[in-house]
Amino acid sequence: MKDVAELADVSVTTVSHVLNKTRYVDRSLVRRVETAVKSLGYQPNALARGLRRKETRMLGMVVPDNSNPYFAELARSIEDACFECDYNMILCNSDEDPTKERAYLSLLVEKRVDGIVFVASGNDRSGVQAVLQQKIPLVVLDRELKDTKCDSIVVDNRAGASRATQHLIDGNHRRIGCVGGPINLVAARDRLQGYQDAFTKARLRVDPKWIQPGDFHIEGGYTAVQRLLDLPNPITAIFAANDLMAIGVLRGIGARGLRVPEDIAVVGFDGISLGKYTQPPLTTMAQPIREIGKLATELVLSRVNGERKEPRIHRLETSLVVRISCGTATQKRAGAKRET
Amino acid sequence: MKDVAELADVSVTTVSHVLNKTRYVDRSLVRRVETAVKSLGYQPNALARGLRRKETRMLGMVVPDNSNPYFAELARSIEDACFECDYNMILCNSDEDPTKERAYLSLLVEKRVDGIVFVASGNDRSGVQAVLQQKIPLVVLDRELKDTKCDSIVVDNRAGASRATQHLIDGNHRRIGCVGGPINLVAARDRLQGYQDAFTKARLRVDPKWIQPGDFHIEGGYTAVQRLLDLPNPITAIFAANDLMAIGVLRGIGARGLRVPEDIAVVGFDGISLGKYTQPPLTTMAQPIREIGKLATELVLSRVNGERKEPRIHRLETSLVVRISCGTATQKRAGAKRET
DNA sequence: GACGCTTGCGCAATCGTTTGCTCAAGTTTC
DNA sequence: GAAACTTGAGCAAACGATTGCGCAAGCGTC
Repeated sequence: MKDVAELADVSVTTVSHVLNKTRYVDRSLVRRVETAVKSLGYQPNALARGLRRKETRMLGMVVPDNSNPYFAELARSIEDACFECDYNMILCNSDEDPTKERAYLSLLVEKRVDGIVFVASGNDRSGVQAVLQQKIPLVVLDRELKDTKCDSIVVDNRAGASRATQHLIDGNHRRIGCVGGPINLVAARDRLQGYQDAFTKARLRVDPKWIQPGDFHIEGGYTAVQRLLDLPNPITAIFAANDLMAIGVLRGIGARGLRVPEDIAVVGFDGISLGKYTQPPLTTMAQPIREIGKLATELVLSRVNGERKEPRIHRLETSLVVRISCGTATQKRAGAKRET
Repeated sequence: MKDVAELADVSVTTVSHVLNKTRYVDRSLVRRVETAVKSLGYQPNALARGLRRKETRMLGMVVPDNSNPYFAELARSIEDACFECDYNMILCNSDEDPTKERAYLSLLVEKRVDGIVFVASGNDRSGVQAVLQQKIPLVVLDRELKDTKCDSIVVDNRAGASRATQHLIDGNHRRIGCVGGPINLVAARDRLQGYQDAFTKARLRVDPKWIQPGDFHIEGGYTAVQRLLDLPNPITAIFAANDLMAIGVLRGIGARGLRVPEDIAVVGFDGISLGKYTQPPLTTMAQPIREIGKLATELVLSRVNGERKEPRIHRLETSLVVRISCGTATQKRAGAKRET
């Protein structure tokens, strides 16, 4: 920048003002500066600027694993929203490891990101507290941290799971298995609860053996479905607490030589885009992934810009996407989208 | 930091040296500094440090779309390698748009990342040139930029595609369709060439109608396979130039009521982890994704640390992963891994 | 006891920007 | 024509770390 100033024969102050259009500068000087910038191939140093301005135009995002399609799509939507606002996104994979989580949060604070989008995996709150203490805006996704003063965005897991299960019941299924998620996650517990709600509402009973624990990964769905298929009085449908496990379920059923939906109906949860092309296409309770990303970014950036609203929990609705795997695609249901 | 120094009653110099262990400091002072750091909740400012040290411990990565499983896994492997070395990764989605590519590269330069891992989508070289001109280490993935002085990592697409096709020929298929990628990508052209090589080597002819253009996305595979299935003299096997299209192919075949591998055999390319759980599991020519990520990071960081070797093209081998979709899983082949 | 070495620490410059303050020149106003 | 504004631009002090250099005290040597 000093070089630019020298070449254009003006002060660095003027160069700065020209670059930022932050005060009036004579046209001829502007031109001189601009040609100097071009000829030197000058690019401003964001570090120095950030140091002075106390902003970095970077957001941190920490997810358990960005190669999980759900988080991949979430990260993508956040990154898009960042790009819109000339922000960059630092991506961190926590592997659901509280130690890594804390390490990353601390690193992000050191890097002085303007805000953080955090998909918490465990129950550890110390890392988040440390961030908030530094007055860095943070929004938690997929999880409500009680007694913690920060925004969070969640979907109505319980209602969604209930409606998904309801859909199977409406399809005349009575013995419906559930492949649940890790019980330490509220999201998983809520979805399990929703599954049970649907039975209660329909005045049906659920056999505890129908409920199989999973891990929110494909493998978990694959192994869990084996146990369900081994049941003496086998189930006729399965609600998987997320799409990844649903994919494992589909594969597990296929490996047994059974067919979906003729032999077993399957419904998932999340609405990852891959579900459109599973074999058969997956009926699922979709989360509004792009909206979540957009809202998260807006929330963080509004606080970056001085917003002082009381933090709150934003609860979004899910929507049923009916495809083939549930076997009721021909049946019309209010509020459910059908896809080809 | 000034506060810490004051509280510990030492100079900022000493605080700095204690924090970085960069010179001997008396034990009692060290303790005073450490307690001061704790009690103030002090976290160093990476901006200031970076400004002075001229390093940010951040790498930039630009990919076409991080929700594409292949890039997701690639990004993941790079991020892992970064974490190992206490680096952070800024993730950018170019959408294969040269304008966005340039915008991101320029932003990364401004942010003064220490290095860049770049998955080029088009042929645009101006952005890369600008980066190299600023002496920022950059490694290009998946693509060799001719006459450009930077490292690149590619797999042997042609040989890989040839072996994949060969595998189908060995399975007694003679009429094998090919769902190719966007012809502006060398990777796509090479794989197409490899497909043809296999025929030449087997002294067979390939009917031009068997070759259908695709887009490296699921949809492209889905629509391309329709055209192949409509052929008057239908094909019995398909080589898809990447796994995503192979998934579309599987679904397209399924939608027709045909079965894989009984009616049509399918082989993909990339080795994304999802392939293990498609219906049926996908035989594929796998890229060593994790090695690519590791090597890319090593290459970049070695140059960050002053390495001055002549840039070169690193060519990695692919490996055939035989699963169910090719219909020859029972057949033993040298050099091919079989999975359960 | 003077000299030189070693040891342990602080001073102050520096990294590359932004920005409050100042100031000269030009323009009104009365 | 002098006082009071206005206008356009530069000076220099931050921002928060790192680091070359220097200094004082302690110690050994002759």
